[in-house]
Amino acid sequence: MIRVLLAEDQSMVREALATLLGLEEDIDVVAQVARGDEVVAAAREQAVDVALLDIEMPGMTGIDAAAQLRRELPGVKVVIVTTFGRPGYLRRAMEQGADAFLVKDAPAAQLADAVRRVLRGEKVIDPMLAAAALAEGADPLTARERDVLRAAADGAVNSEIAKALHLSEGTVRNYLSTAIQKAGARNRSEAVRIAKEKGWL
Amino acid sequence: MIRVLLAEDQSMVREALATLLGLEEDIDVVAQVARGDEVVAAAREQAVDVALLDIEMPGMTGIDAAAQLRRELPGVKVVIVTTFGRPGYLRRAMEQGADAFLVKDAPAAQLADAVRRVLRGEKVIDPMLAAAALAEGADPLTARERDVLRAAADGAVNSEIAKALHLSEGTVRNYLSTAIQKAGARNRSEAVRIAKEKGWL
DNA sequence: TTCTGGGGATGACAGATGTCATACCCGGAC
DNA sequence: GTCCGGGTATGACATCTGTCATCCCCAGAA
Repeated sequence: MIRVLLAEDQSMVREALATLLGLEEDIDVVAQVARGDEVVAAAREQAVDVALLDIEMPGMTGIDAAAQLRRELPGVKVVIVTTFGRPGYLRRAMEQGADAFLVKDAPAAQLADAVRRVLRGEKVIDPMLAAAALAEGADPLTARERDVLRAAADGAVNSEIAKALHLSEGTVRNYLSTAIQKAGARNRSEAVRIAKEKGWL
Repeated sequence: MIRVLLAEDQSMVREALATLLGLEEDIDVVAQVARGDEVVAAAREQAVDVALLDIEMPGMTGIDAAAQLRRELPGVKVVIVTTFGRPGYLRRAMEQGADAFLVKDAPAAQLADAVRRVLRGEKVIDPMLAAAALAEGADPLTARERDVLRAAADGAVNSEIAKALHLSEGTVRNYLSTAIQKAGARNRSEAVRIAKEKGWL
């Protein structure tokens, strides 16, 4: 039996997916968690073979959880299952050592299929998404530009961003300006929207 | 057997929920659609008893689909199942004649339970959410303020909003200013974030 | 060693944004 | 018949934002 961990914050979705996987002859869902920061402990305790991780979760993102798993339990295969097929997410997930990347738009049958394939050592990626990620090129933002843009996304005003990041207000303006240009936007709001769409934040 | 329609755009989630419901002795999922604008036709064709509708769907929102169902097939019970427990969503859903409102955070068992209860004529609403909706009061935005804020959410600049809505630029500034104040925000970005959180957009 | 790129900062400037007062038109409530 | 709120508009004003030039420091690459 393949021992699977399922990390997803929406109970209804998590339990439904667990039921679906549980119907497979060779799969056993031995752990369910609702937070990213509970993944590693549960995976260790239950000696899981494969971890299915959502990206957007409280506590820690699925991508960070994947990185942590890679470090602490390198034998565990990682399948990212996410709502948003953003190229930036895919790129970061694969860099952190994920073995598969599925979007929830895909047919449910792909889930069990991906579990079996990663155990055989395969990488499973939607070809369309892989192409999009390659076509788009890497995230052009520097770490600080990303920090500033993320802070601006909440609607903070320049002086607040400056205080939060221990920068001068002028420096905040400079970073925002370059971020806006790199995103091809006309102001901060649009830059935030574009960056979110591409998975840069 | 209770005949159920399931409308949800993410295949994986939709099929998983359908499987879950299908395991119930008295429930039969006779129709699945991925778009809001296919709900009424499918409901009519399959003579469904209960429609489970996600809110965010391509084609038409689940709330609009609920209103359409109410008009054209008044016998069909409506259960809204959504990711976001935003008070504004709940309020609008109930105004459009929904019989139940569930968030995907809730345990999966509540889904089948809600289906049976709405058929007995009950309304099913999470008590916490109902309290939040009542405590918060109604959406304070006027129709035009909402239009302008929605346009601003995409990152459009004042002159573009003005052109898109056939207004003068000064008027756009006026509406945005009142919307910002009503939201208790300090600028348009924050106003957009708050309005989205509360389900005003 | 020199060059380059990132992090950080300042000052200046133009243009965008947010606020306020004021005004007109309309339809519905009283 | 008057009052009120929503929709629309203008002008004036203070700030905030976005851009640019220019500077310093530091680490790694060539």
